Amino acid sequence: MLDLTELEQLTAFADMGTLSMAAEKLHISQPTITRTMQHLEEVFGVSLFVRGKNKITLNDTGLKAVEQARQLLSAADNALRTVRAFDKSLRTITISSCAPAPLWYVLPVLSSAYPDMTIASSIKSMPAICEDLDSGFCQLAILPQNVQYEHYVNIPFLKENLSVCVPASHALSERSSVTFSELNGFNFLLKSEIGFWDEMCRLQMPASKFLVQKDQFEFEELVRESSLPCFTTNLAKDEQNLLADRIKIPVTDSEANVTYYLACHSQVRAFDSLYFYNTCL
Amino acid sequence: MLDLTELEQLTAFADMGTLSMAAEKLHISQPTITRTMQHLEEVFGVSLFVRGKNKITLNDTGLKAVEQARQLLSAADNALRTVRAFDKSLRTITISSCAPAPLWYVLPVLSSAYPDMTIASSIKSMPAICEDLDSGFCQLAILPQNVQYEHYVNIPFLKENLSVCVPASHALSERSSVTFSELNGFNFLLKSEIGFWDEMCRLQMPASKFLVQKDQFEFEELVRESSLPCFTTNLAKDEQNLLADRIKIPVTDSEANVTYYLACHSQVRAFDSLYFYNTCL
DNA sequence: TATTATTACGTTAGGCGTAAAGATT
DNA sequence: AATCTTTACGCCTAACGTAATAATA
Repeated sequence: MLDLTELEQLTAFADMGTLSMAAEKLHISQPTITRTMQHLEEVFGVSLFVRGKNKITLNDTGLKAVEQARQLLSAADNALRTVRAFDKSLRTITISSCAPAPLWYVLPVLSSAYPDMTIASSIKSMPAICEDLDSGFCQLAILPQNVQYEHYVNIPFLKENLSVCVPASHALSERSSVTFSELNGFNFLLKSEIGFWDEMCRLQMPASKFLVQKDQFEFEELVRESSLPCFTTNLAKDEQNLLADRIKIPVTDSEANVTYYLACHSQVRAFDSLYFYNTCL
Repeated sequence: MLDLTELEQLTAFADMGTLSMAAEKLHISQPTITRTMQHLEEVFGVSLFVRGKNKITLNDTGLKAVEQARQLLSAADNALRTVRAFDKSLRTITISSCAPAPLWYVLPVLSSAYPDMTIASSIKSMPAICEDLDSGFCQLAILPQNVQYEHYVNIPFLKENLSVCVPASHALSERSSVTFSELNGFNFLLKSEIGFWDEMCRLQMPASKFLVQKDQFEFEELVRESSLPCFTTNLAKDEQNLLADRIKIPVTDSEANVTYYLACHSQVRAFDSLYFYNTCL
């Protein structure tokens, strides 16, 4: 039977060129390598080297053996990582969401319901989320529409309604509601990492420019110190009362009033979805 | 680092269901298996079993590990066989021929030129021979026509001329030559394992039937005791003087007078081809 | 009672490193 | 002289089997 540590010594020799350097690389003695190479020839049952008086080289068969050894070592490494990843996946609930707001509700519920599980969440584009569901990378997905997938449970969850926030001095400040087409052309302050909202804004208001702020503090400072309109939703928590001085005007387009859906593998975590449905609402 | 013998014990356990039976299967003691399973969990860094007081079972991760172990073990086995096969291929000259006659000339020359090499020859269909050349399965091919392959040396070798052998009483016995179309409709005795000749006869004489004899003795007996026509060529050696009583009439079709070509990888064994060219002719 | 897993324990084989030898540049 | 491979030698670990333990069906 092949021994992977022996194969590792073989590839080290192939990499280094001499037994001594291979030994040094692997922090073992030269005689050990010599013995291992002899033993490998026994195991393979073929000659792998051409031996000079104080020089040893791989022959053609040896090169073939090195090639096989490399493949086998990488396969072994893969096997190890595969099993570890699988084990971790059993102790991890992974959630892919199209937007941050639903996570604010889902994550606390999940982590208290599964205190010994790792909860991993990330915000992704919708195609990526669908792929995560398909591949099984995530067990739970949050989508802004009812994507009818076979074999997936898909139930409505939260509703999020977009409003634009303008200073009192703004042209639209007297309006009780607006549409995207009326907003199109204005420039807006936008936070980064808002999921599908970013893409939707660019789609619905192609004539507008969006000043995306990655840093929360800088974003808030700009909201305070500029008259540029920004957005909020019914789910946003404005603890700083940042938007106290601004007028909030609901956007009436259907695209601005989304219903989030929880999607998950049928059966497996369907009860979770129902649980959220009851707990969060 | 994973140890393949440990993985083998793991799969044995998965196959057998209990550690004791796995130990029995592998001819080792139960404590060894117990220790190995514990060690495997250390190496993988994950739990692989659910343990009762006197019962142990694979958990989900364990099943995954078994799956990986099986793949790895078979990969290791493949690696071993690949290297051995490669080594053997270095000590073997493999020849694929479309007909037996050229081999009678090539094989003795080859084995005396390479006394320490194994000479392996087989008679195959032409597509199979071309595939053997492409895949490198054979180093030397003998084809009945000049197949122009890139990167292959291809030189003319022997000529073989077909004659039909009929008893003196036969309708054609006075002819000095015949064509396939004249022979078409007669039934013939044929030896098996004559390579492309078999297929060619059926192609050129579709109205004929061929009584193919696998056994040499039975074939000879039928030639002697029947008046059915058979075939011979200029290369055939009739040591028994089997055909002494028969009239040999050359077949004039170009398909019945073939030139064999030696094909091989350019450079590698081109000199062999030239050697045959000079030695055999 | 028979079977199974695990722990304890003693033995031994084999693997490793040090040292030395032989050989090449 | 320096480098490299291989052999010789001695130590010591670590792997194995036997025996014992505990628990189950």
